[in-house]
Amino acid sequence: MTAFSFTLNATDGAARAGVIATPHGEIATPAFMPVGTAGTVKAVLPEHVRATGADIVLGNTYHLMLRPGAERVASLGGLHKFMNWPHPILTDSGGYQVMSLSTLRKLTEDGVSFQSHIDGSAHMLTPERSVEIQCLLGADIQMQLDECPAIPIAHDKAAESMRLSLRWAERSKRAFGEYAKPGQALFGIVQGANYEDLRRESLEKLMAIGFPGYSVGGLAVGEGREEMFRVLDFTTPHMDKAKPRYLMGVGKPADIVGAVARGIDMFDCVLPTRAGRHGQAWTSAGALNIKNARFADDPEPLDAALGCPASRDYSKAYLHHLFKAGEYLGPMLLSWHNLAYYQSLMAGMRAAISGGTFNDFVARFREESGETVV
RNA sequence: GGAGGGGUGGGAGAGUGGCUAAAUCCAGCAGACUGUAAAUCUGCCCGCUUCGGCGUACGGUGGUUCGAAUCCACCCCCCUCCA
Repeated sequence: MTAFSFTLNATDGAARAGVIATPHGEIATPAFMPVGTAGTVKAVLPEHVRATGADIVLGNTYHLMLRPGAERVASLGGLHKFMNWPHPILTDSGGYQVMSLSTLRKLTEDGVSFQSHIDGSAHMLTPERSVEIQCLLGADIQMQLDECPAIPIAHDKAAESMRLSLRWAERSKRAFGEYAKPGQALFGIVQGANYEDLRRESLEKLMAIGFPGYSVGGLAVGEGREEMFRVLDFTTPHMDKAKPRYLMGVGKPADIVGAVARGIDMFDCVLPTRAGRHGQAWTSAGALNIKNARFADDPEPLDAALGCPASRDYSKAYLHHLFKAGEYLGPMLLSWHNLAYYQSLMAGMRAAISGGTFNDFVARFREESGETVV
């Protein structure tokens, strides 16, 4: 069984390139991890996800515990086998659902009680139960249960929330020691909203507890790109250089490029798949909405240079038609394409960091995409 | 020829005196989506507009009324049944 490890191979400014080893394989960083909440990267076959260059996908504790149930997945051989993804899997703890399902949950020191959004049944998620579920699923990388408050939030509320997440971090680590199999890893999550003192306190105490990787949570929750980068600017320089740094839930291509420039190694985001299902595609020439009337007669593919079948073998006119006709294939192809674009972006950054040309990469990205990278 | 029913905004289809530039759905045109309650949601959708309004509008014409898509008369067109 391969032990969890992180090897830093190259740096260029604050940007880093490396490799994470897990029991189910290696992850080249900076990495983008497609989100497969309910045991599927929505509308994309696992082999296609893999072919885009993804080394790892996400699963979700809250969603999988409700349906089909963690014990059931375990008895069927674990999540890797269940979803036909033999490569690394990272699971979120359910912490995000503390925010996104805030109308359906109650927060206490012990944990979070949810009313299921599916059938209304009552469920309790404690730091211990969340880790137990993630171990039952067999996740290679697991997340502590945390509270992910939206920004803006008052300083005292943010401090209180962050300290609750810290106490949960300790309990999560203790439970992980009880349930985990060799090679699995549990990450701590830095909170503190957009307050420098709180982010520093959160980080120092997490590092004192000691984790094999650290996440930056509670960003991309309403604060805007500039503010998010400002928080990273006073957070990442103090993070353990020997450990992977994971910016949770981010983001748009320009967010990711800017965060890599600030020393982040791992990302996940629903955008390439969700927006893909809704008609938005990212290409090297920027973002577009395939539903727009201007594509009705466009014979060009989305981005032939990517080499992904979805990006190369179908005209924008055809994709436009599929969306206007409400055909399933439209969302499938656009999700697939977006994942390919994201992975191409990550591969480009890894190569640039290794070659010492990351600044040139950023300049080219800015010019081609028309995006602002602060 | 006789009897009955009906003509509303791109389509379907509510509305039967003022609360109606006219419900709702579809189509159309845009936008949003960031550790997924999302194949979802939002806005626009007669013309002009300084976004407060102004103009025109419910088959046609005329009328009743303070006021008509709504009531009356005639005309045009469509559907069903009977001869």
